[in-house]
Amino acid sequence: VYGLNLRVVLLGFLAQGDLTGYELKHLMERSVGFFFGASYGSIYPALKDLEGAGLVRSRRVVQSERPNKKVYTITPEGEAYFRTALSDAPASDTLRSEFLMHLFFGHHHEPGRLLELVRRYREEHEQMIGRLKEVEEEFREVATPYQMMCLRSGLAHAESQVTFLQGIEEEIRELAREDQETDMGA
Amino acid sequence: VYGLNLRVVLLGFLAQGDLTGYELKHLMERSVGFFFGASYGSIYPALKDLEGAGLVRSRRVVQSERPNKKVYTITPEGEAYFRTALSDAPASDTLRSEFLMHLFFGHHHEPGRLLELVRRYREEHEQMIGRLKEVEEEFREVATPYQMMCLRSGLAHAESQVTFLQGIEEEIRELAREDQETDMGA
DNA sequence: AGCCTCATGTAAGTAGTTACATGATTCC
DNA sequence: GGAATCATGTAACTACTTACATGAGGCT
Repeated sequence: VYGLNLRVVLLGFLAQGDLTGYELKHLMERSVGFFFGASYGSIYPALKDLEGAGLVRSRRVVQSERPNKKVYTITPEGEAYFRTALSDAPASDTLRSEFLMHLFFGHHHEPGRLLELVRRYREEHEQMIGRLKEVEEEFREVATPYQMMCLRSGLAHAESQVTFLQGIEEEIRELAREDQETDMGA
Repeated sequence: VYGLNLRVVLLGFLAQGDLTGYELKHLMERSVGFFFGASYGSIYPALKDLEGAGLVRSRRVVQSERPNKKVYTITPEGEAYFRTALSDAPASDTLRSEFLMHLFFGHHHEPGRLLELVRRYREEHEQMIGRLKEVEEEFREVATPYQMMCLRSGLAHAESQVTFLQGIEEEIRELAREDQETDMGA
């Protein structure tokens, strides 16, 4: 069993063309960042591992107006490994949401504070919609149809969450009103 | 800065009543499992840490027809710590989806294989809808309105994904048909 | 003068997971 | 007889993240 880890993902990107670690980070952030995060602290060691295993090769490119860079190329062994890794079934999604945990413990928050958290979370999703639409434009001509589907998946999620969050904002305001009436009646 | 980690979440559950590690695992799985996972291997050590820090106390309960158990109770210090931790802003959500990565690299898959992956992923979401509706029934009378909102968030997500996935299943079938025509023309 | 982008890397720390280890009782 | 549920815990491992370390060139 291989599993679809960061090394495999890097191979996948390198299968489309040569890239540096820095470019891989930027490309991943814009394209798959919302469902597969990676920092420099994981990308550079992963590339080193791949080179050690003979799945990629690197060459140093000297630049005069910018720092020198290290361009990675996938090897035939790397391509074979990538295809093998893709034949494994994907593991289940994992989501981690501290926001939902805050909502879950909502009765421990003051209504105003909770409402503020919901508003911020909704705004994050609205910004995500904006970013994904930008990226959609940016990649429209170069991306595969499958890559555009991934973007639309993120868009569908963000849009459904914005609608949901608008609903609960109203609901929380009503709960707060009820609480106040109860307090006055007591 | 404290952050909303597993220890804080366990304190939150214990704030509603005494529980064992085993019960906490089961309760978390059913209620917050889809956005905050936890295994025994993380829960038992976390409870030990909390007891060491004086935020919970435990007592051993001897049972005749079942293995003995260790029931945890939150202390006043634990309650104070929980409130402090909740006053921190939640960190951003993180999603990890190997499925979307497979979709992203869809052109490396055979159409039939990809379609099979999408179908399975859609079925997972359909099953999730079923489970969440069950849990909704189970907790309707005992949960807070905020806890029900979390369930509905999961439901909204799963339902929007099912709709999205039905759309792309059709799209992938069309792409496969086009590919075949191109092959025949060549 | 100071921040942003480009560019690569390491070290220490975080926060888990999976597999192992044990064992009684109940249900089929 | 065998699987599932109840029940607790540890050890080894995975896979990151954040902060650190360095440094040139361009933009305002």
